[in-house]
Amino acid sequence: MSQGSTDPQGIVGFAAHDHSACTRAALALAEETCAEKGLSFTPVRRRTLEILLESHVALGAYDVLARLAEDGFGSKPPVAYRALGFLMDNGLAHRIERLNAFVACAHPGAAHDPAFFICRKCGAVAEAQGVTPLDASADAAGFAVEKTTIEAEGLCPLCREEAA
Amino acid sequence: MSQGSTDPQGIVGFAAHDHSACTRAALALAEETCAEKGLSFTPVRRRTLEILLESHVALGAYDVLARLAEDGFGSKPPVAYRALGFLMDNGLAHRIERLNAFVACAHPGAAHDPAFFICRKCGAVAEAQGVTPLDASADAAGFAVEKTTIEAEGLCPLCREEAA
DNA sequence: CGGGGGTTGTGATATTATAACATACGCGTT
DNA sequence: AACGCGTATGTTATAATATCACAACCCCCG
Ligand SMILES: [Zn+2]
Ligand SMILES: [Zn+2]
Ligand SMILES: [Zn+2]
Ligand SMILES: [Zn+2]
Repeated sequence: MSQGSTDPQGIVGFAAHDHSACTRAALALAEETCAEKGLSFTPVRRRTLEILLESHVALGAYDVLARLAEDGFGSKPPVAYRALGFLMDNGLAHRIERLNAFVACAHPGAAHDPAFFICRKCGAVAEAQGVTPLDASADAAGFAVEKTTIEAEGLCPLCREEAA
Repeated sequence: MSQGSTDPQGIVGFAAHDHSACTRAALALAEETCAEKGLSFTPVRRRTLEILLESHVALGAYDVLARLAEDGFGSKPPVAYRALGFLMDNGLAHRIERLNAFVACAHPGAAHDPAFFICRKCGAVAEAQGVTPLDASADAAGFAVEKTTIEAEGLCPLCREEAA
């Protein structure tokens, strides 16, 4: 629960930031993580992550696939789904259920139980950490939580301003 | 385990209960709600709700469709999707995003911001109310939440026992 | 050299969802 | 009764999302 008021690195995605640094850091960390775990961070996988990292917007599997195909990789669905699966299995990307779409993880490496804020206007997706609010309810029900999906749709700060 | 805790109107779905009463009540309430709001609770719509109410398990749109077709209603996807859409629009059913499936609402009428517990073994889905944990994070980020999707997957009390 | 595991590629197919249009029905007006 | 109108239902067709099954490849190791 390190969710302070000022979110030092709490919620990424809406705030203005040096995105090329953000991207480079994520790729470096992915590289490192895979090396440590003995996973092969192959060209398709790397390129897939790069594509997701281009913006903090969720992409459909077929969008990713089209981009991969442009770059000379295979053009059939399993190519994209496998790469995305690899990234998700290893905490480098997440699936946004409401959108049937995928985003790069904004807190790779960190322990994960992500929650997402999705702007319905501009499509930006921000990832928050450490929101695990179900425990009380779950305990009361005798339910053993294994995975959570927590997604909020609404308006991001910028789109909110525009609307006003 | 606090399994026996009697959850007055907390979590419905896992606890043993008089399900035929549960079903009748839900149908009666739906009837009433529609009457009040001037909505037509037509045969397909009613039958769709009945089908969802048969168990506290989420059904795919095509499962529902097959059941409707058996009963003499149309057999093409829009028939099911429209009925399900009506029920969702009017707070009588919910979509479970993780499963691309639908359940009858367990707290119809009540103000709604539902959270779901989904048993990965038996498929039971329980609906909890009033879990709105994102507000703090959202405010900090300047995000205006409009809708939330909160779903937890795990083991329900019964399947948990079996596993032990 | 000869496997064997992991990775990539492809064709085929399954599953989920919507668009577009036609028909039917209830209902108030003429 | 006849008409116009809105809502609901039904059908055809197609879109969007996802997985299966199998072949080819590549790299490392024995
Ligand atoms: Zn960035
Ligand atoms: Zn993450
Ligand atoms: Zn926005
Ligand atoms: Zn019940």
